Amino acid sequence: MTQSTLLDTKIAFIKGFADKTRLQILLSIQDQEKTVSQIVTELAGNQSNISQHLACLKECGIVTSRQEGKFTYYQLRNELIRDFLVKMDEVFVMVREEVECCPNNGLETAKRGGRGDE
Amino acid sequence: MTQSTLLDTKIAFIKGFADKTRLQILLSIQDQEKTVSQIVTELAGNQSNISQHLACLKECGIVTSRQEGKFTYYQLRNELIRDFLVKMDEVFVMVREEVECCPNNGLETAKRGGRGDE
DNA sequence: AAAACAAATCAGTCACGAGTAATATGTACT
DNA sequence: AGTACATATTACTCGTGACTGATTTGTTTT
Repeated sequence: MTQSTLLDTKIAFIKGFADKTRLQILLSIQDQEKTVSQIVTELAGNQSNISQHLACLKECGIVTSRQEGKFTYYQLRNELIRDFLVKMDEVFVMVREEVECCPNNGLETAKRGGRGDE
Repeated sequence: MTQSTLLDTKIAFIKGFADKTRLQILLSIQDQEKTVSQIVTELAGNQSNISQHLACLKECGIVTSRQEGKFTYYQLRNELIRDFLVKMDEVFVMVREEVECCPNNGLETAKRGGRGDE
């Protein structure tokens, strides 16, 4: 199936969001475009490292860049990405609440000893 | 500072979706709960492997499970997760379209002069 | 009880991806 | 031209996570 390749691409896309440094970058540029050095300073990170992550985010289609003078500005690709980040946050928070609230529901069934229902 | 731990948890959550096997599992149980062996058969996968991925998905709070006799049924935790999967797909498809449509916008700025492949 | 099946866990291998330092490319300014 | 700065790229190390086979736990049935 050509589906397989499409799935791979989709995974690559999702993986773009699934790294701490990359997510920090995305949060950093969520509201306004920034230069690489701005991001590096803000995250107190390694220039090479940030640059590579930005390249990754660009490949994934999550961000775009434009050059102005000797600076390169990175920004979220579009509103969809911004919405998605928000949605991701919402889902995470609510799931987290639910998990914390009822730890026996689902989470603990796997562990030995503590049994839940039935 | 506690933010840091929260961010880690969030990353763990997102990583739940960022693996081919796990995403296939999620697609498989998107509409109805299934047993481990059903999923193993459907994905033509390894029982141990699938089982570990299911444990991972459960830890992330993405799925829940219930036991019935000697079977364990897995399902998406709630509608939020289902919505999120749909949203994820939408965003992916539209971003992909945009990238394919205007390859010069963003993606290729990094490359020198010529086109990449694909 | 033992056998049969479902699922989880353990122990090990292996590849990939994140991080770092050094270097290269590119752009502006004098 | 040459210098200074911004960013990209290379080469490398290292930990993590995905996969596999074997074993264990748990459930049902005879």
